[in-house]
Amino acid sequence: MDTLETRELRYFVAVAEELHFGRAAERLGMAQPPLSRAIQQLERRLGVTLLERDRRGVALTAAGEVLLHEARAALDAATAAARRTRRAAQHGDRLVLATKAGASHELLRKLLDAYAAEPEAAEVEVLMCGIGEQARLLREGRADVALVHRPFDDLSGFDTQDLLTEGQVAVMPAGHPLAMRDSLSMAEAAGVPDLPIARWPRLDGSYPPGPGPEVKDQAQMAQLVALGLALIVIPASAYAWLWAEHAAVPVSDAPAVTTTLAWPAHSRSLPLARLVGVAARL
Amino acid sequence: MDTLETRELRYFVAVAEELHFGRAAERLGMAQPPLSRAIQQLERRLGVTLLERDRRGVALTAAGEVLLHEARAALDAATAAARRTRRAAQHGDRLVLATKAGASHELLRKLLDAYAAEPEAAEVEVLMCGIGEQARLLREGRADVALVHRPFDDLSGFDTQDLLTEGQVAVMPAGHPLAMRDSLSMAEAAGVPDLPIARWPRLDGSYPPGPGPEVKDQAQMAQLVALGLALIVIPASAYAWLWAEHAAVPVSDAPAVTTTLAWPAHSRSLPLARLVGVAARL
DNA sequence: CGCTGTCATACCCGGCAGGTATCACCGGAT
DNA sequence: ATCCGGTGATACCTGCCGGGTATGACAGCG
Repeated sequence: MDTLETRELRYFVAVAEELHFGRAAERLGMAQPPLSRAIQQLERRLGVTLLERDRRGVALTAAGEVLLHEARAALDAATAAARRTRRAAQHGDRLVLATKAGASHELLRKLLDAYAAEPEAAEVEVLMCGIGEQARLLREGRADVALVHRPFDDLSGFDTQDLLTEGQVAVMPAGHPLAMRDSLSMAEAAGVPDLPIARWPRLDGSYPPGPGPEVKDQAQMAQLVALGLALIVIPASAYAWLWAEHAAVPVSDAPAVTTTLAWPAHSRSLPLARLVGVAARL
Repeated sequence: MDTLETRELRYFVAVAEELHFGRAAERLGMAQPPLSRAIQQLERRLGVTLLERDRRGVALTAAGEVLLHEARAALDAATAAARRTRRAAQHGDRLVLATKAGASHELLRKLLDAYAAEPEAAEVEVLMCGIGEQARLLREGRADVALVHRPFDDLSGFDTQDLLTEGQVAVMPAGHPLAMRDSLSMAEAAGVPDLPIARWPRLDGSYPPGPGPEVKDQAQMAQLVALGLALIVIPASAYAWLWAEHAAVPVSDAPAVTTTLAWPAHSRSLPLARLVGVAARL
């Protein structure tokens, strides 16, 4: 039938996230009454009740929950369309590659060198971003391709090309008794009484429960470990940034980590295809 | 910056597909001048030339090409949002499963039975569709999940769960000399002088080149083979519809075919998760 | 029993989407 | 050469609808 306007979707997402017409209107830079009316119109057009107005606040219905997810995806697609079009016009074939700070230096170096050696290689701009942000950058059209790590990052909706699979190591102060061992189990790593495992933020930004300190980048981690305050379990290649005060011991039963190239599924860019081809031959 | 309106995207896609403002306007049910103006505004907002107006018709620029793809994806997402929301409101937890006519009867039967045996199983509506249409149904929000076949169908952008991998067989008239063989190679199957291989439409609806007749469904195929006019190579499980006049011989080096469950990557429906869980344990 | 905070209603206004008429331009037939 | 048909662009007008302000209805609460 009729396709929803992005304006309607934007309005609905704001209300669904705030669960409050006044605040949502403020966030949208408009007055509350037109927003109320717009949502009513949306509900009439869909023939669906999206919000339960229960004096004192608003709640999403099941259908509203569905629309919230779908609307976010549709809005991402629309903004990505604009961004990718602008980028295509301004920088022609340039590729933007998103990567986590501090991960897989050597692999990325190899990939970029191999790609640069290709005939007709496009410029590649490397975009450093925070942990777990690559997916958002891809979805919003800010990047063309990203270096991600399974099983940590969310790859749904992307095409992928695996590059390298590796085990994980436990990093601890060099002098620690366990540092002599050839390998550890997760249970052993988690059971060290004076060295709790440091905790990374999850995809949504919250931290898993546990006794260890909360960290948000590798510098913090390195510091904590060197000080003898925590132990960490990370992919073996992240080894590169270790200091003299650190020791690394393989953890035999930790899940393997795969470094993967990911890009939007429907992408048709020729330079991207070339980069993926190079990656596949690494 | 500012996010594109679906109206603008709709207009642009119409013009980009027709490469003709007049026809595009007609298709959109409006007059030509406002459409011209809308496209100009879109170009100004993006700061990008999308169309090369070369008296006598219109051509897409490289950036226009990019926007055409992105806009289609965004429009699909928007219409899918509307449809899925309506479905969620009307039929609650019902699942719509899209499948090719005539493929994988038994496997589907097993899957549906196993799912129905689950506690709190939702209703499942099976939607038969033409060859290669499943992806479109999923993208447009008409179906929640689809039974597809790798490597034939386009799975980009979907999450998947493989169900079954099988070889392919050559189907020919029962009396043919080759029908006695235990297995064939592709070269042998293709080289039978009096039995050219029938040709299927590709994803875009065109046919690959070759001497064999063009077919578009299994009934036509069965008929052609029984009449001794063609030979076909199909997944072993499609065997089910063979007539007495047919013989099937495994083709040793044909690519293996995997029957796979596919669904939109960002889907969060509980009944779907259950169905996938059941499928994984099959 | 007002007071406060919520969302909905009533009413008005201005901008912009869309329509009609027309222009500018080019290619080709005569 | 010249007119004609068909292209997209321009000019101008109009009505609708998106948005603003003022206010109402209603519930919880001190």
